[in-house]
Amino acid sequence: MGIQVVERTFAVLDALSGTDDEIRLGELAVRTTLPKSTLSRILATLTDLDVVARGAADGSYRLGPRARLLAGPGSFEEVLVRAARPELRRLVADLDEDLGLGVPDGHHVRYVDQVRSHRPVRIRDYVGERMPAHSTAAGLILLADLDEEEFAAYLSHPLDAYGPGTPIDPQALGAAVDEVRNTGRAWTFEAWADGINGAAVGIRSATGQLLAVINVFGPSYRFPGDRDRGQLGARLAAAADEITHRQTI
Amino acid sequence: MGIQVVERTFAVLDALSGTDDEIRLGELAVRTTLPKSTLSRILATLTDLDVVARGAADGSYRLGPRARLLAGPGSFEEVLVRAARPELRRLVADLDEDLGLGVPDGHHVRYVDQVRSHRPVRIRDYVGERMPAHSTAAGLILLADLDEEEFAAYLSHPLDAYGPGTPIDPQALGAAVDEVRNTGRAWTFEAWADGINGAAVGIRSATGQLLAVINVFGPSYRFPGDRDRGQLGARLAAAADEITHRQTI
DNA sequence: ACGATAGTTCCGTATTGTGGAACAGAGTAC
DNA sequence: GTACTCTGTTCCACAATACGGAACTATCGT
Repeated sequence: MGIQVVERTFAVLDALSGTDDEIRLGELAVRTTLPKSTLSRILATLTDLDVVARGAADGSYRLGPRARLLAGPGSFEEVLVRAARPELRRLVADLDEDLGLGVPDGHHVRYVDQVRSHRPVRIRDYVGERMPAHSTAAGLILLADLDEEEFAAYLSHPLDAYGPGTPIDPQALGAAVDEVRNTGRAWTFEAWADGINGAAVGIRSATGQLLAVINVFGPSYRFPGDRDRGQLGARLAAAADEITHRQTI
Repeated sequence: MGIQVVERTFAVLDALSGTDDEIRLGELAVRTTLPKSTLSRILATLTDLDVVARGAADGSYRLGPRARLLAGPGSFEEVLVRAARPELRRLVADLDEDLGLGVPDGHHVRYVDQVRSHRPVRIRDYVGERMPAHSTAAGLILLADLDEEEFAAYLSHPLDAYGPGTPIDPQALGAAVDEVRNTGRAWTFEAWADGINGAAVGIRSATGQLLAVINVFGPSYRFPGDRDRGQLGARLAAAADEITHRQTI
């Protein structure tokens, strides 16, 4: 496809990102499936370039200062929020319900923006908070994006209940995730809290990578209410596509 | 030296960073001194990986979402750096020594900004790096903020030496931390490296939570030199208070 | 229609990156 | 003290990947 060693380099950087922990070379070899000699050579080059830094322990690595410099003006989330906001506002105007913008954060979903409807009965502000993936609609989208091994790792942790509708049975969660994989949409009914339902779709890059999630929430007595779920899902997907389009052109 | 095409790849990414503008291939060829066919191939791979994105005009490129994902979520830090920078610059102008802005990062302190004095003899760039708390002045501020249990947990790890003055004896470290608790200031003498001394104070939110640390460092032969430590500490504390005030948390 | 310029693709070549083997160092068990 | 295991690093013969100039395509100005 492209330049092999450049693809490998970013696979290594991916393995190092998403955590501030130091990762040992052997663990990186497992995560990237590269021979240790190959990995050692790539890491040596990246260390010389300050993209990667040696950790405190021998043979351990982490992202270096130059990786951060690549982020440029504004964090990823600020750029995402700026790109998504206009479309999220239109969506709120259409649906007249609150919605949040979530990003993956380990086994959690973290909300980086929230757009409010004009309704007097609202969902409180969740920006900055992280919820376990199985407890929100946005989180189900993230879980559906995991491969089998990653999903099994998620299931190895206890599935705590957060609301009466939280899927705490691994098989129930697996079924819910399968449905998300099939339909591209996630629905929750009092999974996070009493009286709150949710719907979500993923926002992807032009090459299909999951970047963020649109999550609509509302009180159970009116959301989704008698709305046509197919139409609602299609509207969310259209908004997500529009955000994808805006980001990569 | 390292892997040629990896070095070239980061030269390309450097040429694209620092701006939201789209840059044409010909201009990138000039900036990187690479042949256009080589450049085109590297850019094609980076575009496939979402590290780079095609611009609106043919043949123009800009950093893509994945470059930003490498930087990780850092919006708190960027807000902090923006808020602190003017006051840190004034402080550097007053003291004529380099200083860093550190944040807690597990049992480490991570430097998120560095402001340079005009001195020809300087301390190297530590932005993005994490040091064990007991090895820097900023870290002693963090340790002083821990409760007894947390501090005992820190002591359960080996206290490695990083410089001739690193407190590696648990009792010596405990005494140093007690002094920080009493005075609100931390002083180190060659704790991190040969020939480097440090002084630090914490930046707190309006409710008293420790957010970050101002850490001045300088070569031992001139810092703190014959400065009055009481006055120096008071100046650092005043700067920290000013930053707290500006944040209006 | 023609020329200039920019960006893309092609393809023969050789230089570069590969990865298994060998090595060095550290930690552990006896 | 010795032997063994494990981890990370270095070496080096070799294969194949990346190279870059040439050729090509598209666009624009005259």
